[in-house]
Amino acid sequence: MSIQDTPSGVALWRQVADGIERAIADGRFVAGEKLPGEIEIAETYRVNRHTVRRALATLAERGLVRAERGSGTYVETRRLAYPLRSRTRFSEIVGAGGREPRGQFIDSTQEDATRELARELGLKTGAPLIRIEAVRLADRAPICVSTTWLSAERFPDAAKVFASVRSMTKLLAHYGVKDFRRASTRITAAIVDGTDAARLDLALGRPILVVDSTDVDSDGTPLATKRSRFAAERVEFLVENS
Amino acid sequence: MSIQDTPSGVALWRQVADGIERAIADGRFVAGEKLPGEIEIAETYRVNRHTVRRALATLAERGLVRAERGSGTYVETRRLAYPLRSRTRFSEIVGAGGREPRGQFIDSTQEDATRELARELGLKTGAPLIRIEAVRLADRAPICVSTTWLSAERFPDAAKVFASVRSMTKLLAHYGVKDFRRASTRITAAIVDGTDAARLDLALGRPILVVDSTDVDSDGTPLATKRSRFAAERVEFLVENS
DNA sequence: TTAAGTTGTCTATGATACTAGACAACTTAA
DNA sequence: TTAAGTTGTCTAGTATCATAGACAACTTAA
Repeated sequence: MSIQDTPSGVALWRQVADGIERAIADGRFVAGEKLPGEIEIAETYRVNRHTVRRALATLAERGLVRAERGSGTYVETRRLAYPLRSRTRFSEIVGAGGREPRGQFIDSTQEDATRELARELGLKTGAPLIRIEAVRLADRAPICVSTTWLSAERFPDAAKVFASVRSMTKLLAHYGVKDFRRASTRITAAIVDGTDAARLDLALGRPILVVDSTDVDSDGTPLATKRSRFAAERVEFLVENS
Repeated sequence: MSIQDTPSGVALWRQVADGIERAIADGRFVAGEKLPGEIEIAETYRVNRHTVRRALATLAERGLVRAERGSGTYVETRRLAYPLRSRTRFSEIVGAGGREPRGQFIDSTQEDATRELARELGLKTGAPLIRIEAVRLADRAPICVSTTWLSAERFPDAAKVFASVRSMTKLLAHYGVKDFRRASTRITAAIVDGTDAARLDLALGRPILVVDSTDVDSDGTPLATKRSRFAAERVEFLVENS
């Protein structure tokens, strides 16, 4: 016993957990920031590393921090407020919260349009489509993974372009689309599958928000349709009642 | 674990101790009042009796409660304010604090006056004296043990009278003394000896306030002289600066 | 004097907390 | 590719926490 030699009746790991939580609440650690390593924390509290791990485990369980193996433990961001408007951009929403938006390209394939996809995009069934898988993050926290379909004829090499700009807004701008808006949005919920769980750094069995949406240009011409899966515990959708 | 099944990091004995301390602070137990028995406390907190004892031990160490073997555990009174005036009566001081004054006769002997005692009482050295040992309490808490010497000639059978009235004021009244006042007061401090420790229910090594005083009647004639030993942790003397 | 009720002390057992060390698995930057 | 630094997992030993039961020592009231 190092902090107090007279037994206080409060477990060491609890004192450490409270200390870290207080540090976060006081802003000594900003959301998304990396905490000191477990060894360093153990030294500052003069306590065993396992005791620190116990403390961090409880904080992680409560969603205050998130451990990434090999990298570090990060202050979990509060739930991202995601307003559902016709002209919202992911980067703007994240930036408005004082966090840094990031995009990660996963992979892309070419495939033929099903009847549903064709209807959404105003194409004929069987038309060639480019399918792009991507993850979007706020700071270090994965927010959503999305599958986007675009017309392969109108946006040739779209996959290559996206891989470099990692932003749908920039991709469209690359093809001369100066403005676009959300035409339709459908929201459901589901349980994450194994693939998305890995991409979202989410535990199996956790809920996700599934959003099907289509973007159109100023003339109303469909540009892209996509299905996004949001980690429900990291985001909350705001519906504007105007 | 009964209070919480998810480990809270706070020991059960600590939770019980906090609960009891809060009950005292909220006035659910008044100073001097007897707490429920250890078994009953254990049942209300759904905890083992030994756990309750651990909790009570810490409270006792801090002076909030006091255990009396065979009797019970009592809420320790705050320090008794003891104004040092020429006309103070123990019963009045204690009663002013909303507590019940008590007196316990211990024993008495007859002995000859030493030079010091004779001088204090205005008698000749070797004059017969009655020596009375008594304890005075506020509610259940022993406040002081005192040794009183009176002239055996002026107060015959004083011991027997005191044993029945258990009050110096009433004893003097029994002999026709309607009024008296404090003539002199000397205060020192010491460490309690074994005999007084037992009488004051005080741990060995604890400090006591030693007060030598002499009472005189309205004519200035010495009536009694005594040496009182106060449990320092239960009393504080107030000196009036008038 | 007796009986009931109280606190004090002892032994014993299992669960939890804490420390210690080692190594695996992974990430990051050089 | 390598090396350093990170989190994850395992074993092991010691101390504290909590429970359980029994009995002693003492007080109080009948």
